[in-house]
Amino acid sequence: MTPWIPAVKSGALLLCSAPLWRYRGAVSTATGIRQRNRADLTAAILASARQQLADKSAAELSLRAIARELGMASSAIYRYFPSRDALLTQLIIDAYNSLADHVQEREARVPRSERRERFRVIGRSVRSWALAHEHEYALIYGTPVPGYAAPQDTIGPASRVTELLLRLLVEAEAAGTDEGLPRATPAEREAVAPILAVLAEQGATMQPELMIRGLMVWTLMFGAVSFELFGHVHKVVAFERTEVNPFFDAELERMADYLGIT
Amino acid sequence: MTPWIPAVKSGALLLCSAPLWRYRGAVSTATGIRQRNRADLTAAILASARQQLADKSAAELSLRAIARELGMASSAIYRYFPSRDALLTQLIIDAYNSLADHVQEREARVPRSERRERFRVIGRSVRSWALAHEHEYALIYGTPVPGYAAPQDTIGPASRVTELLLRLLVEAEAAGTDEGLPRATPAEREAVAPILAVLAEQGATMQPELMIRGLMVWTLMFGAVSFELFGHVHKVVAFERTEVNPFFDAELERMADYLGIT
DNA sequence: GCCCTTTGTGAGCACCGCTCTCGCAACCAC
DNA sequence: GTGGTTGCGAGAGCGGTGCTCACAAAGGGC
Repeated sequence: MTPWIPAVKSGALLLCSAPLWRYRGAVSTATGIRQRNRADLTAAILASARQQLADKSAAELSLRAIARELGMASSAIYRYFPSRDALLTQLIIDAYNSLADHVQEREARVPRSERRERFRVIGRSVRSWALAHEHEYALIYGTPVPGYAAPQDTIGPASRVTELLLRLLVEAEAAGTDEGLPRATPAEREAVAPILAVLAEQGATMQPELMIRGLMVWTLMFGAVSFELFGHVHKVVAFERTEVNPFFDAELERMADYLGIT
Repeated sequence: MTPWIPAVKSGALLLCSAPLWRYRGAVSTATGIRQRNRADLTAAILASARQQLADKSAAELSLRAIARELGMASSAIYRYFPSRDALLTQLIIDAYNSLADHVQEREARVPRSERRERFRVIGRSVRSWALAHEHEYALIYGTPVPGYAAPQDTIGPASRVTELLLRLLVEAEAAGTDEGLPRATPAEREAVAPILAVLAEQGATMQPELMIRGLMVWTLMFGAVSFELFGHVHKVVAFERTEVNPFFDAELERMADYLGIT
């Protein structure tokens, strides 16, 4: 199970201050052996589920198959997760955290001052994680699970990568000598008001035009990965699903240019 | 059922020359009443399925529910579609065509010379269709259905909107006085070689840099719609899922600028 | 009218998520 | 230690799913 890395939490930029809640099954006051067994089995269930996701899609993930693999009755799973959706929710949270850990760890290795390289690394890390965890990526960036709205608990982990990008963008603006950005119209400034308000709460500011561009780049980054993974660029672009994708790299360079990241 | 509009087929730009195959159930030599009944029932099944998609997701779509609504045995459906996946495939093809019809019809109403408005209309039409057919959009631009690769038959209808964009881009380049585009690197030119080759087969050319930008805009356009529909911009941008989305419009303007569409 | 093809039926298989009861084991208070 | 409480696993069972198959009825060419 991927642990939450609190590094981000201490940063100045926090899009979401939701508690770092983890699902623990029914509320339990158990102690000692029982508590340990409970934690172990919960982890084992999640591990088995994640293993199933390696070659099956989320839709095919089966509680009964997990129970079979763990040698327990299917009904026993319900002592740990009240429903299949709850298990899926935890898998979603873990996937967001796994992605964020992966990206964060790689980005942290780049010197702070090399902002353009940090941007490249973020983009490539997102893509490489997605390729290595296809179904987990689909779980979080594909079609939302049937009738269920993403619980509050997912939005914290979900915004970790976004925060990384946002922080980089704030730094780039602060360091940038490029003041040539056009001014956004009043309607456009109003459209990005919510996110700018969140930023302001953290004591940061950004010119609306740059925020609009940042959101576009954020969207494009994940859109490009999704298009590649979901097969929409088949026969359009070379090097699909390869370790290095020159087209994706080409997109990253242009995104960095568009944001004025030097 | 949405008929295929042959207008695109006669155009110079055709990304895909796949036959306009439609699923017709088991191969049938029936004539007269039987043939008519067969066509009617096939259409009724698809209509019922599409109706189910109005408030259920593709994962929840049930053959038995369709059979119930049509007052027939569930096993009878298999006389028309060999499997649930086959039905889904036809729904995917129909969805692509429905989207393309919608976009194409609206774009056609704009004078040819007003290229920037044509671009805006294409983008807004994609978004409005997606909002009105949420689950059908998820069917084609969300997570691919479990273990199945999109059949050849889907890629023709799938590329219709892309062709619209591509044609617009070719026209814009031909009319453009803006020669300020930087030159793509050799690696980048190689990355977009496949799509440029397809273009060349149709007797058209485009500078690689513009093609790269075109693919980026294409990706961003659908990425933005997906992000909005799948709930990733919650609390980030105002006017989510409203008839008019000023932020999406802002993105469209910047995309048009980026492509040099005037 | 004959015969072959096409079509609908209903039973049935193997799976699914989920509920409920029941018995056992672990824990806590005394 | 003893007894009561709580947590937990097993198993049966419910209603649902996609899909198969043998069989009967209807359609259409000859």
